[in-house]
Amino acid sequence: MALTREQLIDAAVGVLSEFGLADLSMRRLARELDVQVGALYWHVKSKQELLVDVAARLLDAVPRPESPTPALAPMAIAALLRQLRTALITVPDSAEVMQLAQSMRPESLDPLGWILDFLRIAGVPESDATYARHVLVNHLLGSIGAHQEALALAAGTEPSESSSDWGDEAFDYGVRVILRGMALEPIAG
Amino acid sequence: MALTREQLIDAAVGVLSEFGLADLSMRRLARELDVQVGALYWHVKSKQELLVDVAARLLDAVPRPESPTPALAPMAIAALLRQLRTALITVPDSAEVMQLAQSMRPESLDPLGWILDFLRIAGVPESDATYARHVLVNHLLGSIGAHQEALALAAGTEPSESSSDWGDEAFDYGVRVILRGMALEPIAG
DNA sequence: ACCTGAACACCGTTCAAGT
DNA sequence: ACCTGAACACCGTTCAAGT
Repeated sequence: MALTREQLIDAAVGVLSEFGLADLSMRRLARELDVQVGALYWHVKSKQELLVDVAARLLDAVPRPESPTPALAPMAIAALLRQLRTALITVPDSAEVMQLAQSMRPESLDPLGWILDFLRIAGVPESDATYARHVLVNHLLGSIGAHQEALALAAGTEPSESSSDWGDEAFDYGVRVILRGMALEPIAG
Repeated sequence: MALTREQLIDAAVGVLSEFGLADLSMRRLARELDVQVGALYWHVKSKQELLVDVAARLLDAVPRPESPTPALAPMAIAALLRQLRTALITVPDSAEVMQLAQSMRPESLDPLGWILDFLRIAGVPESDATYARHVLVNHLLGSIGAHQEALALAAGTEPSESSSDWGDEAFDYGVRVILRGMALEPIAG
């Protein structure tokens, strides 16, 4: 039975999740799927295009939240960011993949657009909203990247378990700071 | 006359600045320096190690500022971030290289440590200071990365000149938001 | 429509051997 | 001390030709 694009994306997500971006090569995917390398290029135009689809797939785990009221919007933003972090934090190099996708085809990453929607609902002036979204997304991807690179280095050393909560705390601190700086105070801590 | 490590770093900075990370290969550097590839590995342990030195070299353009008074510290932080941005924004893929260096050998990036110093001077509680530094550095590198990827894509399209000021404005907005969120108000806008 | 086989033009790293 | 020559084990992409 013929290979499908979906199977190719699945395989790519699998290799990324288990082994990271360095091991995610077209040749390896071909081996995994029992086809020749060239076959993959009938289903995707390039490796980059495949990675954009991988990024979108990673965010499928995040369901669209109900539209919040203005008063609840700051909390909804914080909650959405937490969910995005949870979806990405366990996948090695996910921050890098997301960055690529965001620059190549941002419209394929719906959940990042919801942040913009919620900022508007919260009352952030239209002129600031896109900037504000960038600050939040930079923080999201930056923290994930730093956390994962720390893990990667720690893998060489002894596995000092404490590395997981450090990232959580740092991430939440940043979200609180940024929202406060926009004069958006989440109601619940 | 023998090749030196400094010459190797210089050549790497040159290729990065002119052609970007994708063209920065050990083999290309060897060609540029008129030696065989293997020769490079007498001067550096790996390409990664070389990139860490490249990152440090990029920050050499940023001089250590005078230690500010507490009242002036927020402004000093904002000024330092602007200088860092200026040093990196013209070098393609500099954000990626900095991220690597930061995870592999953060102590080689002195200017990023100064941010922490100034945050303490400004009165940020010791428990928050490292988190705060991360938020600012994530914003710095995130904005640079986004700006450069936008440029790289625009290179394929028509060169719509307006892309340069967009990044500036977005960056400054983010810095203001973050400092405000930490209750640090810069005195001058 | 979907895939194979084979090629093209590359990579980073290692290492015996040379000077 | 510093470098060459050559190899090892890879890459992404293209494309005529097959079914």
